Amino acid sequence: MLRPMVKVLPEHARAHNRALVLQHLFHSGPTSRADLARATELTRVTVSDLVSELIEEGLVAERGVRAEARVGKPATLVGMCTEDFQVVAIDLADDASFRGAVMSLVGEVLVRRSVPAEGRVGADALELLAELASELLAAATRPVIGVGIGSPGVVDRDGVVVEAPNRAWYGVPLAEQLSTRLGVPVHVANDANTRALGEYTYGGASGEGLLVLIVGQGVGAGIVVDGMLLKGHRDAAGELGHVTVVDDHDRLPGDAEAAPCACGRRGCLETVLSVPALRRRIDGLDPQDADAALASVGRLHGVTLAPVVSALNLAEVLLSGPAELLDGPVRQAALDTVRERTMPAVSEQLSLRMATLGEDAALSGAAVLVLSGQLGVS
Amino acid sequence: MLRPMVKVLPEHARAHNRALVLQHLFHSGPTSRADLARATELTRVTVSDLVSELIEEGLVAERGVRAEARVGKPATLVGMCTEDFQVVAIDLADDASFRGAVMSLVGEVLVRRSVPAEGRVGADALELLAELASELLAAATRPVIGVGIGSPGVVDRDGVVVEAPNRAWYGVPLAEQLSTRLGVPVHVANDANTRALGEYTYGGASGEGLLVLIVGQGVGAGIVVDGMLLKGHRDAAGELGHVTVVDDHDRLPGDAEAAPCACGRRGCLETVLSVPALRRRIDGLDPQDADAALASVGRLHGVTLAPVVSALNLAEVLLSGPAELLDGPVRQAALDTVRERTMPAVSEQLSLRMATLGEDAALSGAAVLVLSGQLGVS
DNA sequence: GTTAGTAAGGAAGGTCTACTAACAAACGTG
DNA sequence: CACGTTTGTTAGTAGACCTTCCTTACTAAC
Repeated sequence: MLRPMVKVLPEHARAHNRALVLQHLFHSGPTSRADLARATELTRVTVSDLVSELIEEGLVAERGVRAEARVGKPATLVGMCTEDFQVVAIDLADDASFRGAVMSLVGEVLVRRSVPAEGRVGADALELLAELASELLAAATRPVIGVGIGSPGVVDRDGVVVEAPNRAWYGVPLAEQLSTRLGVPVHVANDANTRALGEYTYGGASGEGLLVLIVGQGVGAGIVVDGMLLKGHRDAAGELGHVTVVDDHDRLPGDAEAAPCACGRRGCLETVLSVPALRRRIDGLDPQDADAALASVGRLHGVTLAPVVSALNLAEVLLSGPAELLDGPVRQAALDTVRERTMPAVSEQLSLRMATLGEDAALSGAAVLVLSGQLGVS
Repeated sequence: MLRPMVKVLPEHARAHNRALVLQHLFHSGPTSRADLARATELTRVTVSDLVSELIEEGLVAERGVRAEARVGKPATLVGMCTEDFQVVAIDLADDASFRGAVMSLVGEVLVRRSVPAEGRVGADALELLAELASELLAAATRPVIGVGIGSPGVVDRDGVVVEAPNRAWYGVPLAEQLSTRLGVPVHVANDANTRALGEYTYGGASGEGLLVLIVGQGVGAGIVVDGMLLKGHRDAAGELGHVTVVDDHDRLPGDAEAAPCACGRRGCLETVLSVPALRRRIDGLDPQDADAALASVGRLHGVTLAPVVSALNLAEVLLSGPAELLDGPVRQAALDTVRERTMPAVSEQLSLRMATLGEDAALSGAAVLVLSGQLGVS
């Protein structure tokens, strides 16, 4: 709707239908051609044609006949060759080190590698990244479909890092440069968006209104609405970390004033909800006081979340970060606060829970980036 | 991306390209086939084919040769027949009356009709609506492409009014029923979304991150991000009116406690920012005090807006409602507050201004609903 | 006035896509 | 064992866009 800016050719339609078939195989496992036809609403003939194309490319293979005895000719199952290809995923969210992995198409980590960043920035950091990627490519035991990278900062649709202050990258065409150098497709996205993708695909989140809040050194979010990852006007959607949540009358118990933030202002969400801020706040407190302190942070978070949940009519909010800090008073207070501050029609259907993927969410997400970009699967 | 759930056929591609041509003609006026080909990146042959199809349907006509003298064969311009068709638009936002109009395809009101609602609800209200629509259809002087309706409440993709308490409509398939009865296509959407569409198409809003806040009896919003109108999990996106903005320490000057809201809770945005609430607040105050009171409401609004603007990376926020109430301290305070409470990268590019379409925004939007639904133009 | 170059629009033919129709193979069921 | 059912394939058709070539009609330059 609204802006069909580019032409569509029949071959695009075919690519779409091809992705549709692959998508079904990816999520539902081996399926007969006839069942695929029913699922996609294409004809058996068309599905057969698409499948044989996929088989020729080696992405799909026949998996023998279906075991269950039914009336009619037994169906030959076809399934995606998830074992025959691998993906390289890299997570740049951590300031201290670059983490990467060779992953299977079903999201398992096969080889893990990480290198200390040692404060390298600019071209230097890019060199380190390229080396890590090369190493991982070499470590792969199967053909690699592509490299997926979750980077902090603002990343545009073409994989250009518009700005990532931590690495001093400004307008770096990361995807293009690495792709040329490595000889495989490279996909780059914001790390929060990447994690949201991961939760969506491997974490079982519904996707019809999903916000994944990443709590780490800072705070960020990835948002999936109407089945689409939101990018925003300047590709900066989800930047919730620097919304002011603490002001003169909303100070937290024990704080004399709103804490200064790395962004130069005061009272940002990041100053209370980031992992360092949370740890600092409960440091040395007895359990009861710690819980109260965490709950007060949760309330602030809920206040910020309420307008967003209402505006987007979200179904799920996931917290991704250390469970010992988040999955308790913080989460409960946030949920209670959102429920208090939004209309029942919105809040009743809202689920606010911990993300199901743990540490490796970012890697999974980076892998999904590749699957989505190269195969149209997610 | 992410969820290509349905198959795409070559004929869908053609429909898309057809809409592309029409879209260009709608926005840029008469154009030569060759220029259309360059704009759409289709070949001249294909464009010629599409244009001749459109000409046969009477939607497009040749408009003589281009005036300017250039090298080569002079171009024959083709233009959309905006004069030969009309649209019926109806606005149900007002509790007291149903307002409707016959409109041209360029958004001019040609005939205006309104009927008192007289508190009619349920099937009774539907009957009144059908009569109004029939009357307007009869009043049209050209063939009517369709009927567009902006209704309060939650409306789903198929034009079913899921719930509209004011009219006691619950699960009413408005579009389907009226379409059968009137014999023309009917499109229904939430009134706030409709207005957002209107501002987007006729108001010159950019569409890459647009929120239109409707301030009337209540408060609602329509949101366009990444060139798409947000629907939300349960088609309730934009319901900002019932987010709590007033709490214990955020009371407005002069108020003893947060005001009760029609939704049963207290301190909703609607209790301070709706037209009645604003009027009540400044009633009897001298200008200076009134400005201060309005500014304090604007601040509350800004606090609510800041997380939404950040999360969605919005480019434009439009206020639609009485300018004498909104276009002053309210708007200024809201903008200042959003700027204070969001990171510069987000707020610097934000424009918060009054909507350009006035009273008739809802009607224009309803017309766009039809153009968009029937012709793929918006 | 004539010739060359340029641009618009149309006609013919080719390729690609998905569909319908018809069929052979392989299996339960009565 | 004949029959109906389901699967997957083959052959033919309709639609959609493309490339190529042609005519028409104009400007620019000699």
